[in-house]
Amino acid sequence: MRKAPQQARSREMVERIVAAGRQVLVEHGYDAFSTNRVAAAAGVSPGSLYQYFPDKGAILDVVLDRYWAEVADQVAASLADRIGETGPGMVRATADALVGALEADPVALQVLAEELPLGRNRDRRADLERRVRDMVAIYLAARPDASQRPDPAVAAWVVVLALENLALRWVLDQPAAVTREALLDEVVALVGGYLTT
Amino acid sequence: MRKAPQQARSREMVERIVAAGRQVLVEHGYDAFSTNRVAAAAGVSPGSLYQYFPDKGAILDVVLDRYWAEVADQVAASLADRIGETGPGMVRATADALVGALEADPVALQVLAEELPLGRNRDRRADLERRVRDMVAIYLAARPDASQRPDPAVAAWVVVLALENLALRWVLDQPAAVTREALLDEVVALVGGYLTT
DNA sequence: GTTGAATGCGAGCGATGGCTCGCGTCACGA
DNA sequence: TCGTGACGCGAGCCATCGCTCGCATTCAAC
Repeated sequence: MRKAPQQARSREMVERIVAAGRQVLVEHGYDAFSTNRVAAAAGVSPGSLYQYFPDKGAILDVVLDRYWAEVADQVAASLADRIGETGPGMVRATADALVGALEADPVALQVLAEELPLGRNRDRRADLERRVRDMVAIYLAARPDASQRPDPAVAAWVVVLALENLALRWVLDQPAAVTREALLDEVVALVGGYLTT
Repeated sequence: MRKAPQQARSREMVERIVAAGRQVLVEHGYDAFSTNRVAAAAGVSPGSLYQYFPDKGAILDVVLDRYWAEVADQVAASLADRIGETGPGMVRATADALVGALEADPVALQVLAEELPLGRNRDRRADLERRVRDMVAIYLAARPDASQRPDPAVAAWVVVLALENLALRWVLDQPAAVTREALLDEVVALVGGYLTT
């Protein structure tokens, strides 16, 4: 951010710009995401926009940060709520939370995940993964099962990636052959089968 | 393609353009992928380029088609080679083939998969998935295990997506905690555990 | 050799869009 | 009330880039 907004009206403007950025993205796609368009949608002049954002990418960054933070928060909250719970229940709840978070605004997901270069989401998805993985690793390391096969760190990596991508692709592709409940069942079976092998 | 090249020299030119397209992409990234740059890299004038390609996207399409077809062919070949084989061996071989194909040109993968909008790869990855999924579904439907739990169609979807994304992310991220062998082991455990639950 | 089609060239058009700059307006402390 | 700095404006600069068009060159059939 080029300059910190000090007065209330400028803080509001920054908010309006970020909101407009997301709106343009969702309603008109990434191609329409030009600084002039975002400024217009925010009811602000291009010049004003550049008083607080160094460049176009900075606006996109804020939009993406907020989106993925929202998703990660929902999943982390669901996970934190069930610290003591049994394995399958936790897996199902986590998958449910993730799918729910992604379903909240499918159009936003479609634009952010499919029209944007994947690299733009990389760090933010990595954060989401790390947050979940850390909690999973703790759970795995603490399980009574002394065999510790597979290695907790590796297992957490596998489980989180599989879960994330299954949820993501299910929401994006809505495959007719797989209902929401079936997805959750299969994720539980997949993770459960893996960890008890 | 706007016009079919008839003489040998024009066919060579089309080849040079496609090769230059991939080269520019790999060496300078998607941002540098302009028609003028590709034409220059191919030693061809922009005007010539447009005699055979309707627009910039068409060049990219050919590059992507070839890349993913190559990957899909390698995986499909590996799968076809082991029609009769036992489950775990087939899973391991398939994962190995996919990882190998993706590892062949990691920089290309990085650019094509991370700098390009995901949507550009969508159909081609869907093809790869479908080809593998169909073979997996056949195998699953034929297994003696009468329970048929999980549903073969759903199971194939789950297995193929999990496998694909694990392989993709492993090649792209090269996580220090997971060696290549560990990846293959875990994939086998994941799929095996899932199908015998 | 001649001729017509296929090929190839490259300067540059037209549009887009990120970003700036000079000027007017508003908020707020004194 | 007044002055100063924060704020906001928007016309437009400027670089980029996709793409075209008129012309030169090469090929192949006769």
